[in-house]
Formats: sequence, structure tokens, C-alpha cells
Amino acid sequence: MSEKSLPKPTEAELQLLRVLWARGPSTVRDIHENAGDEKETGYTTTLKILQKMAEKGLVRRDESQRSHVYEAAVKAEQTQRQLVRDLLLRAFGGSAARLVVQALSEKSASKEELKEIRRILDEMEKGAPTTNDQEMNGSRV
Amino acid sequence: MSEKSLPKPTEAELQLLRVLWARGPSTVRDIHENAGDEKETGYTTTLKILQKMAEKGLVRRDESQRSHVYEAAVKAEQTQRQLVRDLLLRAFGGSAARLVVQALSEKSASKEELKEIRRILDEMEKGAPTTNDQEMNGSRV
DNA sequence: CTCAAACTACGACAATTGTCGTTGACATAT
DNA sequence: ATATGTCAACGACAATTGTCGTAGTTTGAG
Repeated sequence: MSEKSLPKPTEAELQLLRVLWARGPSTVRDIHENAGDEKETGYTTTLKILQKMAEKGLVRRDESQRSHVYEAAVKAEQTQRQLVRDLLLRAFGGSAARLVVQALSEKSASKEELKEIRRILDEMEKGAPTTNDQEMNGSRV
Repeated sequence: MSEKSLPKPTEAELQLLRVLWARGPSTVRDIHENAGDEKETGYTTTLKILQKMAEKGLVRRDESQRSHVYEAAVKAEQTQRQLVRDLLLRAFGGSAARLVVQALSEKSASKEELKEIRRILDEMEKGAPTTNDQEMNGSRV
């Protein structure tokens, strides 16, 4: 029922995953051109990282066309949860509350977001009493 | 007034920082013996990492004694904020709300924590409108 | 005084990551 | 059909990280 926890993506890998999550299946060139915010890097660099990711199982590759088409093999929410859990244990001693505080301390505290978070808290107290493994939302990263 | 954003600590470094935050200034041996939850590692490994951290400015070293005494040069909250900001940008497109949702989805959602978070939300909407640089709590990580 | 234990410093090493350059296969426009 | 451009696949490489082993020094016990 659940994929056996794939390796934590590295920074460069995560950047490419973000492109794939946003665009859906794409060619290397498309990924490369859409990934280049931070630092400009060569085409073959992107290619190689994608190949590594395919080996690791982070992406799937369709080789039926000359230009291979890559697709994310992990869901955004799944990966985000993995990263948050990691940070939670590694830096916050498992206290979600502390992590949330720091997250909210980041300028981001827009009124809409605060409202959204309250809504989620409400749902949370009502709905799932203990664990919650639901999938909940839909894409957009 | 503000330290010029030191490098993001690596995993091993963060583990040692956690010990320093919890214990205060300590000798290498103390740090080594208290850090060894996950994986057992040699004494010199811990020593070397601390030396690297001193070079980077993550810790301060008191060499006045034969057994040098190390002390965290970065505050827990400061580092946590840095890590959260990093994750926020890197994996959540800057949306704190989404990060919070994932954080809360981690089993950790104890009633006390939820309550605590609500309290913080309240304070947040009332008090500091924009930034908040207060120190707020006391150690324990 | 002598010898063992504890400590720091230093160098070596494998693994990982990100980055390119080159090569050879294809495709396409002229 | 030839030349130009695109693409995947390698191999090479520097930098970083975590891990030890060893050497040399200092401390302290007997």
C-alpha cells in the first residue's frame, strides 16, 4: 500500500522534482529550462541528475521517444512529509509545535495563511483522533 | 546586531549542536558520549567534526584547559529558523501553511500541541504585525 | 621517574554530489 | 547526401562529508 520509503532527494534532485510536480511529464530540455532559477547549470548536468534519479526510483523514464520523457515517481505530499519528518526529528526533537512556530515566524504569516491553518486545526481536532494517513489535497507545489 | 548567517549545519553537525544546546559548554568526550543515539562512531570522528565546526564558526572553543571545551556559537532558535526557511523555499514554494499541514500530519498531533499552536496563532495575530525576533523560550531541544 | 591513559592534531580514504566535456547516434534542413 | 544541430551515455573531476588510524603531547598513577 505504501512505497518503501525512497531515499531522501538531494537539493538538486528536489529542484528537478519541483519542476516535474509543476509541469507533469517532461523532456530533459523542458526540465532543464524550467529549473534554472537559482544557478545556471549545463544541460548535461540536469540530464545526469535525472539519470541518477531514475536509478534511485525517484522518477520514471519513458524512452519510447528519442527525447526521453521523465515523470515524478514520488508524490509531492509524500516527499514533503518525508522532509518534514526528517527535520522534525533532526532539529526539533520531534516537537511539531516548535517547528510550526518557527515556520510561522518566517515572514510568510499572511492573514490568509493563518486563517487556513486555523481551518486545518479545526478539521484536525474533529476528524482523525489519532493517526491520519489520508492523502488530503491536490498537487500544486 | 545579527550574525551574518553562518553555513547550514550538516546532519552530523546538527547532532552535535543538539547536544551542546541541551548540555551547554562541554568537552569533546562529553559530547561524544551524549551524542551517540543513532550510530556509534569513533571518538576522533566527533573531535574532527567539532574542529570543522569551530572553523566554520558554528561553535566556540575554549582551549585554556587540556580538554578543550566547546560551546554552541549559534542559538537553537536561530538555526531552527534557518533550517525551516530553507525547507520552506526548497520544498514548499514558500507556503508556510503547507509546511504546517505536513508538520501536523506527523503523528505528533497531540492535543496539547494543537492547543499550544492555537495560542501562538492568537498571539501572532494580536501582537507582532510584521517581524518577530523575540527569543521567547528557554533552551531544551 | 616511568609508564599508561587521555587528548589534540593531522593525514588518508571511501562515498556522495554536482559539474562538465566528449563521443557517437539520430534527425533534419538545405 | 552533407552539414548542422539535438540527444543520451560515459567518464573525469573537484569539493564535501563522514570515518578512522596514527603520531606526538600532556597528565596522572604507581
